[in-house]
Amino acid sequence: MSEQLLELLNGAGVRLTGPRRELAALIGKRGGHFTAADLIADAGKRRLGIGRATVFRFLDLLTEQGVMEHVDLPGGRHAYVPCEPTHHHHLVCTRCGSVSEVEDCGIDSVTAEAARQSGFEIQSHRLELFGRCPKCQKVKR
Amino acid sequence: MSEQLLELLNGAGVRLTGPRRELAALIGKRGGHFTAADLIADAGKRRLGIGRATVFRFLDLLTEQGVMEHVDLPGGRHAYVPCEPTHHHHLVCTRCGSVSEVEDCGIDSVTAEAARQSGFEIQSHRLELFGRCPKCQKVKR
DNA sequence: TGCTATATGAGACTGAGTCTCATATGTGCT
DNA sequence: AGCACATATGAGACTCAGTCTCATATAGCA
Repeated sequence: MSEQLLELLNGAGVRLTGPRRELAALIGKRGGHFTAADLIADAGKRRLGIGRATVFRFLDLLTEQGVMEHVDLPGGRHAYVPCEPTHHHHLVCTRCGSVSEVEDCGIDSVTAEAARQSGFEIQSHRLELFGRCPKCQKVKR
Repeated sequence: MSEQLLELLNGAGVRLTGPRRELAALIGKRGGHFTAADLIADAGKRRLGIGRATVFRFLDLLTEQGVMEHVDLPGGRHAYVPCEPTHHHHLVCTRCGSVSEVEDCGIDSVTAEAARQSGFEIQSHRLELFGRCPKCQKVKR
């Protein structure tokens, strides 16, 4: 994971600096989604001396490259989710917070219908789905 | 608009206080979407002496009643949008910021497909569409 | 009119993210 | 390998949105 990240960044004409390598590794280790505060805490724990600004800059960088997304969880919390740089949507488990990706599956007809109704020219959309992941469905409420 | 708001609140077992009447009037005047800061500034301009906390509490109240929604605009900005308390989605103009509502139009098949792909049990979703409203389409870039 | 649950204002506080600027360091070139 | 310089970094101040606390005020009922 972190190798892929670094490779991608290298290809994008971005410098592979120490802090970026370390952050890529930390993100790789986390696997799932996390908040900026989590990542900053991770870096802090290891006394890597990485500044907040650097963390946010790195997250922005990944977002620009399309391998990171900023998702709003229900309840107003924010999380960063590493993901494939293709068009897709997120499925967020409201119990454990895990995030899955689903491929585009017919939403174009929905946006087309919305455009027809409203007269808008639609440029982009954001769809987030909330529910319970297979694991959490097995847990009794 | 503001009368409807007040009536609704009254029906919900909520006190109709002075600050709430004033805020309802300000929201009615704005018509479209606005940020919390806008509303606080409006109240401040008139020296109504309404505190920040009261504004946020009122917005929460309206959100609970389903007549207000919190939308994330592209670019990370947040806005509050007065709306009908029925299921719908927002269309946000990325140029002028105006917001339209579209009724549910076939997204259930999308969520069903996503559920099938992922095994999630989907409870809710959020769809936001971004583009150019009819007015702004006429303006050359 | 009086009582009491509910709402309010002021301002401190939090969390997330941005900005600035002096310093450090990858990277391409030789 | 060594250099030059564009790019990245760290520290911390700052902003913005929203929350919390608590003493005080008030709507709405009896």
